[in-house]
Amino acid sequence: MSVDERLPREFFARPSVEVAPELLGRHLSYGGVTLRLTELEAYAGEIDPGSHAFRGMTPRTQPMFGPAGFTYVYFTYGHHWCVNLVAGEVGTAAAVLVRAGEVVAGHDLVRSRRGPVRERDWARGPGRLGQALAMGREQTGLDFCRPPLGEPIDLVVSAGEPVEAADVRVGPRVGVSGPGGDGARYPWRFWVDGEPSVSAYRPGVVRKRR
DNA sequence: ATACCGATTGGCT
DNA sequence: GCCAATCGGTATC
Repeated sequence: MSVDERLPREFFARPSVEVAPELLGRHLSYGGVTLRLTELEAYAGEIDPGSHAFRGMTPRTQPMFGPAGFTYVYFTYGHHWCVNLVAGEVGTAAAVLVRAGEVVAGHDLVRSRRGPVRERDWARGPGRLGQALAMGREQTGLDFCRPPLGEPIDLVVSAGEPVEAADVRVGPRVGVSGPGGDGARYPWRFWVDGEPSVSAYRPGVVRKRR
């Protein structure tokens, strides 16, 4: 497989927990910017209290139940757009949250969007990453597995350089606890050891079941 | 119709 | 380390 070959839909049509770690080191390109992915988190449906889809399908979470290979972009805390890559089979809620990356192309674009912050902070955290890529509401439902259309706005996830297993780190997801704190028990956060672009860990807040 | 909350970030102590 | 900002989604009445 050549380095820039697009990952096929079959790659994503598996449980998000399998897909997420294998995305480390891969390239995500959109609108003239390319990131080397350094941090991802897996989210699932019914069994995962930390998932938006835990309580079933809603208009917002519908993409998570759909076919793999499409984006699910959500808005949070009144400010931030976070990018997910939908995984799994149709009818199952599964997605991979893209939490951080290293900019490998499109430096000028990202610099203009992120302002005077250190380069390692350009896409360090899901909100910053969304800003670096200029992705928002309009970018939900993009098909990143279809044949390339040749448009510069096309979203591509390509092979890049998969990370050695010894360099993959695993731990609890950031800011997630879910009802009773159960969301934190899943070690579904994956990152590249020693990468400065990986976001800081913050524990989730325990919530009561409603 | 209304109230509550968040898969975060940046600024201040 | 702590906390306000800010608003769409979701649940509840």
